[in-house]
Formats: sequence, structure tokens, C-alpha cells
Amino acid sequence: MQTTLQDIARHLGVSAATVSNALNGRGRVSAALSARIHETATALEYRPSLQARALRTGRSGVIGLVLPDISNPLFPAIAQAVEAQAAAQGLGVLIADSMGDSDAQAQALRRMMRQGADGIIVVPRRGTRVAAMNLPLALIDTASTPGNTVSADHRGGGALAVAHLAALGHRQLLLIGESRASSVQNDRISGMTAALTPDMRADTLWLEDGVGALAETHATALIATSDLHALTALTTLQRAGRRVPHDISIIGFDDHAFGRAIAPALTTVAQDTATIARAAVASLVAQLNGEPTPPQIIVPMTLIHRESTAPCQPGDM
Amino acid sequence: MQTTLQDIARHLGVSAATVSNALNGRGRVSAALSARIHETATALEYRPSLQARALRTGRSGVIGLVLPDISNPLFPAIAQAVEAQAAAQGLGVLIADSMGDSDAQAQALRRMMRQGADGIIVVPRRGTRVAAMNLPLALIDTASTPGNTVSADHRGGGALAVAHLAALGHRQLLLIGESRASSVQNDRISGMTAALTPDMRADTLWLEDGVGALAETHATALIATSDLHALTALTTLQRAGRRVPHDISIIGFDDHAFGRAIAPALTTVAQDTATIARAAVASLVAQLNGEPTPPQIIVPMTLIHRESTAPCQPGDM
DNA sequence: CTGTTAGCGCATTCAC
DNA sequence: GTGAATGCGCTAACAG
Repeated sequence: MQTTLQDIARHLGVSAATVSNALNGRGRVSAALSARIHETATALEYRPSLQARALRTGRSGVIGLVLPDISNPLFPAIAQAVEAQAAAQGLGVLIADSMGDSDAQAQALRRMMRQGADGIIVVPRRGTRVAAMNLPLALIDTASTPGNTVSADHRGGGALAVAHLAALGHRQLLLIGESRASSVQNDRISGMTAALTPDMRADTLWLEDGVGALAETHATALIATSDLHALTALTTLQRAGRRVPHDISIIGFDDHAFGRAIAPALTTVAQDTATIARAAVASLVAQLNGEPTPPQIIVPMTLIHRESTAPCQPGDM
Repeated sequence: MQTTLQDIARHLGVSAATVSNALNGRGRVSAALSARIHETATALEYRPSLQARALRTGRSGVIGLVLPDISNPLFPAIAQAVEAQAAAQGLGVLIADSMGDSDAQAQALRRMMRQGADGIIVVPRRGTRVAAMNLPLALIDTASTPGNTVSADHRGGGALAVAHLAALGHRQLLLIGESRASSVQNDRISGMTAALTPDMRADTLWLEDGVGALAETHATALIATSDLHALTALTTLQRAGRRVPHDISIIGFDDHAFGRAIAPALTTVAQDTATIARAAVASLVAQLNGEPTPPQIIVPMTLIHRESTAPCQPGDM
């Protein structure tokens, strides 16, 4: 069995409350007694029961994380960052998968509330509105989503990608999105088109409309709103005999793990997941402490230049 | 505030204990009263506090899941399956990342125990021994790991891949592993070599030794112990002008998400994560109920034939 | 200043 | 069949 406050108290002939006071540094205990209490506490390997503390204080030390699809390679990076950040503050992380379903998402939120989560971080399903609960909430979505707590600067990321290609001399681009319903993808693409210089041109291809004649594009460079689509484009082009980056440059988004494993290694626009996670957890903690919710935070993205982008070759057009 | 047993009890002029009995179907309550209790319980939207129940019963309804590296694309699939399985049984899932570190792993286990996890599922770091705790544990590793609870049949998976290529007429193979320290990879490769027919030959390339002259291999087919390495091989070969599967066939392992997104789509040997997760959770539940721990379970793998494998072309050698 | 009493919400004895 | 008493381990509010 675990040692409890009572055990220590009996051991020293004092009351449990005093032990609690001493151990929590409430200062309400004489230095001498406090020392002895700490001593026996370590001797008996006392570990406070977070469960009992939770019942008493209403704070469980556990936060929830609801993801739309754990197996989507984008989210593990966020999960990892949130877990690391939470662990650093001694918080546990309850995880749930909303399976892209709005009902499942609502259900997951309720389940976590019942499990005693102090607050919940939600990466909402596309276009889903997260119902307000009487529980601190932090949304990681896009700047254009109402209620968003923190997110990457997707528009800025799009601009970054275009600027990189512009500097390399590319003028004719192909932008690849997957779903028009995704605000993340929309933000990224609008950031790209807004950053085009007057002499640049860009076509947009939405994969939900079909792959189209990707292999026959006249563009000299291509930006996909996800590394996954960049990978599709890369292998499709390679298979058709086009060489990357010699014939055509490719940029992806989000720095998935495989981007470093392929040849050529993928140039990508990365999210600062550590900062995003920190902000999300911080927002939860602030709300828990009754402090004002910090304002929405937009975290800059970073371009990681690897091998899939190169200067535009004369005659590419 | 949440409705409690007391609220219902007061509302009906009975005692809290009776309400508890009625709601938990302990049968010790008259049918009529029980009905009224259930009625008002739903009317008042009563949700028992799992925290209080946990304190009383010692069961929190939460299990832990410790992964070596959340961002490694292999593990999200397991996490997703475990979460789904746990949710189906009304259990929550606490997640932790051991960051490939044995100390961090031990620490994560302790943290989860303190957070009140009823049991913990561990996907151990390579070669790590998981210290026994006074808590139900389930290990997902390999058949050759002592203490393993459930795992995919990695050797059988290796055999499956070889049989597939043998049937396609391939005789000269290249096997790609990454680390000799990984028992999973070792099991897979030993399964492959054991399944070679007498007229087949296979070289083994460990990536920790360097990529080597992958592009110049004389093999007509290649098996990587992970989709990630298969992807490296595929893009390297494509870049060198070799055509997949026309010139060389490729098989990966674990059915990562990107395998369907590339051209050609990757043939792979998949784990039955749903079954593995079910077995792991079931083992935990059995241990919690004091039932005997079920014997180690080895779950068959499945070959998913996509586009990266084809019959051996005459003249390939 | 020090230490104790009370009770968080629930489930489990045991009397009635 | 039902209810009053008890305690899980802890801490906030109170009395000494």
C-alpha cells in the first residue's frame, strides 16, 4: 500500500492536517516539526495521492487533448509537444480521437470533463464549432477561426514559401490544396497568392477535384499545403521522368518525419509546435487561475530549406 | 455545479446510499423506487463523479499508454487503436512519451501511477526492460521479448513478404534494416531469411552502417523493415532513373499513411493494430479483475498488395 | 503561530 | 427493502 498523510501523522503523533501544511509549505508549522515531517515523509517514500487531492481541490492535474485524427501524420507532432509541455508542468495528458466526427468530438469533450480534466486543448475538426463548456478550453486552429487560442501563421507560411521560390527565380507556380473546406489550407493558399509578385503567376489545384494532369504542369515550382501532397507530387513527377529539383521545385508544409527520409529531402514550411503547445497549455493554466485569458497568439512559421527546391533553370518554361 | 447523489437523495427524500444502490443495480431497492430514482437522475442530468468513485473504489477508469516516440509515424496507429478500444469500454487514456529514453520511460510510468492509472500499456523502447510495478502492465513489443503481452507476428510478416516476392518470380532480394538493436527489425529480417526458398538469395543492408550503394543493387526486389525506409529506397531509386516496380519491386512494413499517397502506392506488410490494442486492453482488464493473465498473443500480419511490387521482368538480373 | 475539525462525492458495511 | 454510519486521502476553514 501507499503511505498516506495519516501514516506520517501517526508516526509522529501529530495530525494529518499538520503534515499537509508542512509538506505544502503553508508555513503554518514550526521549523523543527516541519523538518521532522519532511524527514519521515522521504523516509516513508510518501507520494501524495493526486486523486484524493483532486476530490478535495477540484483540480486533477490532468488536461485533455482532443485531436481530429491521431493517425494523420500532422497531429502526433502537436501531441508530442503538448505532452512534453504538460509533463514539464507536472500535468498529465488525456488523449482522445474525434475521428473527424463532430459528434465524436463533443462526446470526447464530455468524457474528458467527467474523467476530471482541468481543461481541454482541442484541435477542432474542419469547420467544427466547439461548444462552450464550463471548463477552460484552448483551441489550436487558424487565425481566421473565431475562438482560436493559438495557431501557426498559416498565411505567413504561404507567403514564406512563395518568397523562397521568387528568390530562386521561379515565376510560374502550381499551388496544391486538398479540400476547400479546410480553413488551414485556405489560409495557406491565400497567403501564397497574396505574396505573388506582379510578374508571377499561379494556378491552384484542389485534389478533391482529382489529381488532374499534375505530371504535365508547365509550372517550374509547386507548393503543396501538406507534405503528404508534396510527396504525392514528388513521386508522381519522378515516376514520369521529371527530375526534382532540376526540372521542378517542390515545397511542402508541416515538416513531417518522412520529409527527411526521401530523396531529394523535402523543403517545407514548419510549424513551431513547441511554442504553440506552450501557448495552449499556458492559456489553460491562466484560465484555471482565474487570470484573464491571454489574447490570441499567432506563431510564425519557418521555412526549412532542403533539397527539393533549387534555382529556376533557364529553359524550364 | 454538478448534480451529486445527495441532490437526488434530497430531491426524493431518501438517502444517498439508496440512490447509489439503485443506480448501480445492486438490486437492494424496490422496483418502484428504483424507477423514480433513475427518472430524477436523468432529469437532473446526474453524472457520477469518477474522481470520488476512484477514491472510494481505487479504480479510476483511466489507463496509461507509454510510447517511445509519439512523432514516429508507427505509433500513432497504435495510439489510435488503443484509444478507440479504451473509449469503447468507457476508459480514458493518459499518454506519455518516453522520448526513446529509458529513464524518461520509468519516470512516465511513475507519473501515470500517481495520476491514478489503473494499468499501463507500454510500447517499450528498444531493448529496454520495463521494471515491474504493483500495477497491471501490458507490453506491446515482439514475441522474442520476455514479458511481452501481445505483438504482431513480425517473423511471420517477414515470411509473408518473401513469399509474395517468390510468387512473383523474384530470386535476388535486398533486405533493409536500420538498427541491429531493434528486436522488431531483427525478428522481421530473420523471418525473411528463414522463408527464402533454396534458389533465392538475399543481402542485408543496415542503414546505421550508411546508405551504401543502394541505387546500384543487383536485386530485383527489396524489402524494408519499415515503410519509412522503403520510401527512402523508392525515391532514391526513382531519382537514379530506376523504375518501380518495373525495374525493381519494393515492400515496406506497417502501412504508414503516406504509403497510399505515393506513386506507385506502396505494397506493405501491415499490423492488425485493432486486434493488438484489443488484446492489450483486455489483458489490463483481466489483471484488474484478478483473473489470470491471458497468455501471450501473437497477431498475424497481413500483406497489402499495392503497386510497388510486380512480377520479375526477364532480363532484370 | 500551531493544530484540529470538517467534508469533497461516492460505495460499502451494517442495523433497522 | 431501506437508511445511518463510516472512510477513501486530502486540504480549507476554523479554533486553540
